[in-house]
Formats: sequence, C-alpha cells, structure tokens
Amino acid sequence: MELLDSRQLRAFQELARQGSFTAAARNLNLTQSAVSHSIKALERTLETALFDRLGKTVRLTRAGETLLPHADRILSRMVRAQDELQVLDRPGHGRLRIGATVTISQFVLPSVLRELRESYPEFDISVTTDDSRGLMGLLETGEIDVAVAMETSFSEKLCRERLFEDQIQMALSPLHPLAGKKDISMDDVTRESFIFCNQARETFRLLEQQSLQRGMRLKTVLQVGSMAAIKEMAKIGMGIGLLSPWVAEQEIASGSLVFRPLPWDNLTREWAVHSDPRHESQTIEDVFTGICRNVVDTLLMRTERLLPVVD
Amino acid sequence: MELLDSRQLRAFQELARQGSFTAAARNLNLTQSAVSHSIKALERTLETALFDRLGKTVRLTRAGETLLPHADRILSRMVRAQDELQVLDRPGHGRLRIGATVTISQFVLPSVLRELRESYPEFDISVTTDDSRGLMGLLETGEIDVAVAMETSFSEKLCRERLFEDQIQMALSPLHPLAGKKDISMDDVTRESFIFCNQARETFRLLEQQSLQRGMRLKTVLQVGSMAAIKEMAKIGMGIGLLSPWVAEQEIASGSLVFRPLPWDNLTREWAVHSDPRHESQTIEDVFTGICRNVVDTLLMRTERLLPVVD
DNA sequence: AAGTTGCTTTCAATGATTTCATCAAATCAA
DNA sequence: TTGATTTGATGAAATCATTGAAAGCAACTT
Repeated sequence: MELLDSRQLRAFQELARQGSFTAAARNLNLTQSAVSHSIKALERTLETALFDRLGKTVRLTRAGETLLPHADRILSRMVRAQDELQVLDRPGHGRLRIGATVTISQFVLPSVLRELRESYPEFDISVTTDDSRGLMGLLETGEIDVAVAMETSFSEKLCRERLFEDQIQMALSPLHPLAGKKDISMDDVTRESFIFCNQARETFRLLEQQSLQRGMRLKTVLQVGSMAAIKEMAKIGMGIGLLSPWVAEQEIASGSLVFRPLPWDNLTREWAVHSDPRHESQTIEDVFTGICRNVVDTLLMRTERLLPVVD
Repeated sequence: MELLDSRQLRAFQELARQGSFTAAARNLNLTQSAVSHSIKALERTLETALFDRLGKTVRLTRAGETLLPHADRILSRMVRAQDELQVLDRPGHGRLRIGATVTISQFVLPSVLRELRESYPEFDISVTTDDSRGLMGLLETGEIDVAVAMETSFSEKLCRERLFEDQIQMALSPLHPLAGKKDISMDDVTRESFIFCNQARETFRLLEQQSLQRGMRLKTVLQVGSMAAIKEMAKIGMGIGLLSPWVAEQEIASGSLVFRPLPWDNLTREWAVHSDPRHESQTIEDVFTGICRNVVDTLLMRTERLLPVVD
C-alpha cells in the first residue's frame, strides 16, 4: 500500500485546525493553491474525502476526524525525534561504551573514569568486563566502542594504541618453599598447583600454550572470580597465584605476598586500547585513549613493575 | 525546521533492519541506489550520520539507534491510520447522528431505529434531543447529520423532506368542564391554565405567537419534562395539556383523555427531515429519510389524527 | 591477482510539488 | 438587489526531488 506523505499530513493538520485553506497556507508559508493540491492528493491516496467544503469554510468529515489524531501524533513524534537527535549532537553529549579486562577495570579504569567524567560530565559511560578475546568480539559487533585488552588477538580492521607491558609472575605466600629459592627450575613448578582468575581466559591461554611448548601441563587447583580472591588464596598457601606484580603493590610492600618469575620467559602481556576506526565519532575514543596514556604514564613512574612500550 | 520525509524514514527503517542497502532495496522494491540516496538525504536533513558504513555491512550510529524507535512508531501509526480509514469506508460502516424533538424521539424514532439497525447493524447511531430551533443550530455546525424537526425555522443552506403535519390540541380530563362543551370560545380558554413540555420550546413559541396576535396570554401553570408527564397532569385535572392527539392514542381509546381543538386555527405543525446537502455522504441520510417516510406512512394509515403532507 | 559483491556517485529522466494566473462561488456592505 | 471582497478550485508552467542506469570504488573471495 502507498505510504502517507508527511507534508500532506502537515497540511491536513493545519487545515483541520484552521478550517480555512488560506489561513492554513499562511501558517505553512505556502500558497493556498499548494494546500489545496496537497489535500486533494492526500484524499486521493486515502480514497476518501477528508473535508466537507461548505463554500467559504471547511469542516472535517468522519474520515478526517479519525485521521486527525493520527496526524497529530505522527507529526509530533517527528519533531520529538528531531529534537532528540539535536540534543545528541551537542558537544559534550554522547556515549562511550568501554570494554576492559578484570585487571584493567580494577586497577586502571577508576582513575581514567574520574578524569573522563571531569572533562565530559554529560557523557553516558558504561563498562563491560570480559576477557581479551571476548572484548575483541564485542568491538567487532559494535557492542562496545573501545577495549582495553591484551594485544594477542586483534582483528585486522581494528586499530590499537599500545599502553604498556607487564609480566605474569608467581604470587607466593612468604612461607612457601619457592618463596626464597634462588633459581626456580621447571621441575619446581611442575609439582605446584596454580590459581587462576576464571575471567582471565586469555592469560590462561597464553600460559597454557607456553607450558605445552615445553611439554608440561600446569596443575590448576582453583579458578576464582577476582584478582582479590587469587591474592587471598595465595596468601594462605592454597597454591600459587598467577598474576602481574603491579596489581599487588600493597601486598608486596606489606610482605604478605612474594613474587617470583616463572622459569620460562615470553610471558609478557602487551596491553593496548583497541577501537574501530570506522566508527562514527572517533574523537571521544581518542580522548579516552589519551587519558589512558596519562594514567598509565603516572603508573609507570610509580612502579618499575610495569614496563613501558618500546615504540 | 524541516519536516522528515516518510519514504526516507521507511528506507531508514528497512536498512536498519537488514543492515544492507541491497537487501533493504529488495524489500522496498527499489534500486539500492535509491535507498542510498534516501538515506543520504535523511542524514542531510538531520545533519547527522545515521549509519556507520563498514565496507559491505552497515551499522546504526548512536543517532540512528535513537531514531529507529521513532521511525518504527511513525510508520506503524501511518498504516494504522490507513487501516482505520479503510474500515470506515466499508459499506455498512459509518455514523449517523440524529437530532429529534422529544415527540419524535418518543413516537417515531423507535420504529425508525429498529429498521435502520436491521439494514445497517454496524452503523454508529446516536440521537440528540432538543427543540426544533436548537436542532437547526446543531445541523448547521455539523454536530448532527439529520434532524427530524418542525419546519418553522430552517436555514437556507439546509434541505428538507416533509413528513407529515399535525395539530396542537387541548388534552383534557373527561371531567373537565370544557370536555363536553360544543363550541369553545376564546373566553373559555383565557381562564384556563395550561401545561407545556419545557423541551418543546418551538411549539410553545408557536402557540404564544398565535395567542398574542389575538391579544391574549396563555396562562401557564406547569412546565414539565416529558409528554407522559403532560398527559398525567391533564388526566388529574391540573390543567389543560397542549399536544397533538396522535401521541395519545391509548389515552383517547381508554377515555382517560379527551382532545378538543383550540378556538383558533393555524396551529398546524409541519414536520420534516432536515439535512445538510453539502455533507460528505448523503446516502445514509437518504436511507434514514426513506425509513422515516415508511414509518410515517404506516402511522398515517393507522390514525386520522396525523395529516399527510400535501405536495 | 582477478573476480565478485556491495555501496557511492554522476547524470538524465521522470514524477511530484509549488506557484501563478484565473475562475467560480460565497459573503459582505451598501 | 448590486458590486466589492474574500475564499477555494483549477490548469499550466516552473521548480524541485526522487528514481534508475551506468560507471567507479572498496572490500571481500577464490
């Protein structure tokens, strides 16, 4: 069926309100003739008379009466839609959907979000937590705008800005036999059981792959839900936590956890801000990346446990 | 501000749903070039990008996401409006707003409405009661479609179809002194008090005018709200009822009321169906008039108290 | 690297909307 | 009643927008 025309509806609405072609035309900034033509066209597509023309004045027919409320709502919704879009375009308004791994959302994002909110208080900001691979998926389907994640798995289409590197190490209770051992061998770790974060599947994958290359399997004793849980478990000697030392500054300082490198190298994680360069407004994403840069730079100054990126 | 175009919105909606210009174009029976143009035009009037074009596939931007629900509702309301109008046009569907005087709505309309409902069971029928002059006003403002009323006051623009004539007479209790009197003089009635229906202002006006021409005033003792009330009051001798004898067949037959003519003539009321010939669909009004004709004809056959119209 | 698919652009043509000029009808004021 | 004025309808011309064909890119496939 033929679709209704919005300008004709507008003419209809005004004519219904004014009861006069010339008055309607004046309000619409049109000629009376144009209004007459519009109404006639509308009546033709609807195959029904909308007005009784009684000489000088005009009155709605039954059909016109039933159409009028529809026309009103259609037209008012049109201007409402336009108003909403207008507001959306105002500088400082907008949306940023951030994706981050557990580590990042706990140790980096808080400062970033504080700065972001200072500069753009009207922005809608949301944070989704997932492992790095999942974040890349969300980025590709457009469900998030930026992802702070490991650089292992990234799509060709996405662009990235490197932030820093870190290294997975063993987090041990000070009482653990390996805590004081000078040279930790492969055999030493083979016998141990490890604690992972079940949301950090990408790190787990990285470690498993490295282990298998050396013909061994890491014994996993626990999969816990958060960084804090790993640390607590390691403290009481439930096993060896696997995480980067920069997320445990306090525990290291207080001596409740001891960090030792794993007996093989290449356990460096490279972190970056990923985004989709084809996305509508890259600007807010650039702002976000810049803030991340800043925050990470101050972090780098405070600890040597984070490694700057070599460009 | 520039108004949105419905075809562009339709294209937008389909593209948002399909995520592909060609697919959208196929569903719209258009070239994908046309869809591309439409979207571009829409984006131009809204001054914002509605889609991220990522090579082969497209995705809604934030603006697009906010526009989509509006577009959906606008378009669905358009088809709803069209559907409603379609239903309105179906034969047998429609509306007839009848205006009638108290007498008519009590003694003529019931049969008319029964026949009307038989032929057009889906019609919206409403009845408004007012005196003849008021009905003419309602007819002129388009608040009713037809009026069954006295012919005294009618506008030039309206058309009418004469139905019948009747005559106002005095309704008396059989015990009333005038009930058996042979020749009733002016003096006889001057002393009496009369009972009117307060909704029959036109009849009252007619009588008052006739009286004043003869230099007398009718003494009004009661203004009551219905024909039945007049009859009851007259029966118990509260005064003389003024009404047409054909609305009191039963009372005459049972002898509880006696009718006598007033001592001056020209008290004939002419009844007609009035309507506005400039109105959209005269057909249902013609049907109504025809049914009135029939009903009145059978009434005329049953009583001589109604007078046929002389054409 | 070539081919396919899909979107954009340019351009011509079609179609629709608007305006202008004019007519007919209705209202208003003598 | 008669003209003067207002108002809506109509037809023709001008303007504007929508459409489709074809060529041009860009991305994805083989």
